[in-house]
Amino acid sequence: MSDARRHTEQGEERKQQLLTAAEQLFTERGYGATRISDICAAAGVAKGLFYWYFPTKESLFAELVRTMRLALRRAQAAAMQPDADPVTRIRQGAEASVRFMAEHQPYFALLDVERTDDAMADVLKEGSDVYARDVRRLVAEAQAQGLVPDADPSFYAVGVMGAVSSFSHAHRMGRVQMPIDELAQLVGDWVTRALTGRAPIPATDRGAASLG
Amino acid sequence: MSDARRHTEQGEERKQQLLTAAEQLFTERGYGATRISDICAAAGVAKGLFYWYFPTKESLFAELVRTMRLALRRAQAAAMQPDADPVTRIRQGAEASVRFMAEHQPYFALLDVERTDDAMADVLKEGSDVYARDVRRLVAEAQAQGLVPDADPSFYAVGVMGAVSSFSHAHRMGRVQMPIDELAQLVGDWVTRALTGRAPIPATDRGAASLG
Amino acid sequence: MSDARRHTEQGEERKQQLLTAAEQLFTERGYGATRISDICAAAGVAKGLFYWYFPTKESLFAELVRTMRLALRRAQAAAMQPDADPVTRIRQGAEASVRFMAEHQPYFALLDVERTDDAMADVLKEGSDVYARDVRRLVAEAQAQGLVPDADPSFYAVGVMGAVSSFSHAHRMGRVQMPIDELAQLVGDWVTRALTGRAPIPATDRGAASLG
Amino acid sequence: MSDARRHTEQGEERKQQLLTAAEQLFTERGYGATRISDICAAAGVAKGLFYWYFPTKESLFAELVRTMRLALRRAQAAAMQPDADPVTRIRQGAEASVRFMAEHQPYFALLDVERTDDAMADVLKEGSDVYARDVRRLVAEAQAQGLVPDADPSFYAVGVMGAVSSFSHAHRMGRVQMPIDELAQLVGDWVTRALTGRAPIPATDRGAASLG
DNA sequence: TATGAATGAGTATTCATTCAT
DNA sequence: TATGAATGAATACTCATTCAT
Repeated sequence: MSDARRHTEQGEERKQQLLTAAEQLFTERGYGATRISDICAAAGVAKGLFYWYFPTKESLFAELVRTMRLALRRAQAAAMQPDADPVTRIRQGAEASVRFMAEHQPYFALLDVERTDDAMADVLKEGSDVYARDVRRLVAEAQAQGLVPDADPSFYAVGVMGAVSSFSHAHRMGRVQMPIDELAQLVGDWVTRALTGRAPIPATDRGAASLG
Repeated sequence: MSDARRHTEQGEERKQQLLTAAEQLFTERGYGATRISDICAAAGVAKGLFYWYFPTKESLFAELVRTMRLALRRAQAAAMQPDADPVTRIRQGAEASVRFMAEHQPYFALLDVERTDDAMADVLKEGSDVYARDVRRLVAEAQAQGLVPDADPSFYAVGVMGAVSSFSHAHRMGRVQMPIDELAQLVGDWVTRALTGRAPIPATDRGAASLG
Repeated sequence: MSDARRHTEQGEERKQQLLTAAEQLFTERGYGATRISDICAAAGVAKGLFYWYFPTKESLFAELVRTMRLALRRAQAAAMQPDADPVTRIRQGAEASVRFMAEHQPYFALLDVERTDDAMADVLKEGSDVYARDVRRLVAEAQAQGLVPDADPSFYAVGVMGAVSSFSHAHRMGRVQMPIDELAQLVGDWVTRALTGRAPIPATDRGAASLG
Repeated sequence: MSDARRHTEQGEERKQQLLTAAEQLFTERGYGATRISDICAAAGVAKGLFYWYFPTKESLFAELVRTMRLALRRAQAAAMQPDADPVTRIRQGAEASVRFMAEHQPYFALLDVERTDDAMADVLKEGSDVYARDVRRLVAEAQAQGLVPDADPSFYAVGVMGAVSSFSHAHRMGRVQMPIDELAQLVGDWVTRALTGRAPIPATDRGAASLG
């Protein structure tokens, strides 16, 4: 970011305060219904200061989204064991995603934003592509090994990601209520079955096996 | 609806013109970005007339949503054979939903609306409940027959509905590209496998069996 | 103007009210210092109505300027006798301009606006060109008759127009104080001498001559 | 100026940097459209520093204007030969002004500023008065000698100064294009003719005569 | 029914200026 | 001197909704 302002330590702190306040308010009231003045009031600073740290309201939103996405990618990457079979890796990624989304509910609630704005839509789209590509690649690998039916790998990638976000969203909304560990495992099972048509190996065994 | 205004024949036509124009514009630009004056301009009437037919902008939106939902329910109901086993019925409902959503893409694109607005959220939620209840009931039935793993039926209902909408959305966005019949069948397979952990019976056999 | 709104008679009246109020306020406080809300308040209408009649603040200004310019052109054209010699015609145009500007001081005070804005600058420039061309042509004609020294006609055109606006501006500002008739004649004399290097024929004689 | 801050050598340098940057930007974008932060950025200093050197934005502008005006006065004074006749002296002053303005175009472009602001108007007016007084005095002298028609000397002073600035402005804008020497002489001729109604003595002869 | 006019609350953004360090 | 941070007043423009005719 060549045009990013350099901030002092104190400045970075203020910026964080604004981001935190914004996240909170966006979550509670939604993006559109949150005024910049609200954010500043919540952060305890004057309205003008907002523009010292962010050029526009949208840019703050984008920063929030990018931060979160990066963390999600890290969580997914950390969960996927390099030497596991592709279906297992997909499962691991899916479970990690569900866990991450649950832990960061407020962040993800953010994304239920009207996609009208082109700039906004771009921000929201840009990041999912990396994960989508990974999943597609793993699906193809699994198909080569006869683990997943032959069909457009994109289809299965959409299925996996759609499942993760549907379940997470439902959990967030209270439509399914259960401990997060249970949810993650159920989603993992769901995805595995949907991909392979076979009941997955029970989690305990899996754990033992993959560590052995 | 007792409070619904009675309109002359010409009036109903005007109303339809407004609905059609709105559907088009909402789809193209989103709900928030479509002004009432745009709708009226597109329909070729003066702005004031809008309020003769709809009390608010939201109410027009609600009417659009309800109309569509009713039709979807009908399509689902028509597709689910009363005497089929519960998993098959779920599958039939899912396939019908995918088909319906594909045929009425614009309607469904509408639903990608900021969910923040409470009134809006209500409109959007109210309708999915009927189908959700049905699916939940069918899941429970299937679980009783040992076809689906034991877990909160709500979880599976969410899974089914999430799959339908994820795939439909991806199809709408061009992220999966295939003939609608193929898509519907793949989704049916996906849902069946996810629920039962078993590869579904090939479509041709199914067709023969269920008709026989 | 294809995109011009059609207004009812009452609408046109309102528009005029806004224009009048704006002219008044622009004159008193300047363009930049006049808020749209001031204009509306002065016209006794709600702020939003402004935008029913004008797309922007600038556009109202442009309309004001164009109106005035058209009138000035008419005054100039009416004053220049077709069969008079070129220098006389220039003089007649200059005198008419001075008179017109004096009568419409408020209008012309408007033009002392910061030229920063490109759009604004265009509006201000576009109109003077017609008159400039006319004057240039008359100068060339006069040069052909040996009445004006040989040099770039543009130079003399600038001189004439500059004189008119300098004297008018000074008069407006109170730096020269005299009856408008006297001012107009003095300017006419000034311009004539500057062009020809000859003392002009006294006004009374001129009148008689040109009519005879 | 008793209230002028004393600056170190480095301080004076900084101040000059700011003045130079401001002059440049004012010329390019106009006074209103130039932000203090722009000036500081162009000068490569932090925004806060501006106020170490200037109490307000306006004061910087005033300083710029005064500097220029002083130099102009000097140029005019140097050009006007004490023993020449009044019309010649006016002519000499006018020619010197044209030359000076051409050499310092950016400075003078500055003056096309919205005159609305009272404080600004004062700054702009205050200085022209000295020259105006001088010209007025010379005109009166010339009238006493029968060289210039009898009329309010202020009128002729306005005429002279208006001519200088109109031609300079037109030259700046590219509306008259010629070498500066030629322009200066033409303006001198124009003014002389306008004042006296007589073709001026050719320049070469004049030069010889006045020096003799 | 239908129109054009009218309303007015609501909000992102700018920028000169001040301040703490 | 010099910096980055902080302030807050000021304002054009939008748009759902209402109204007179």
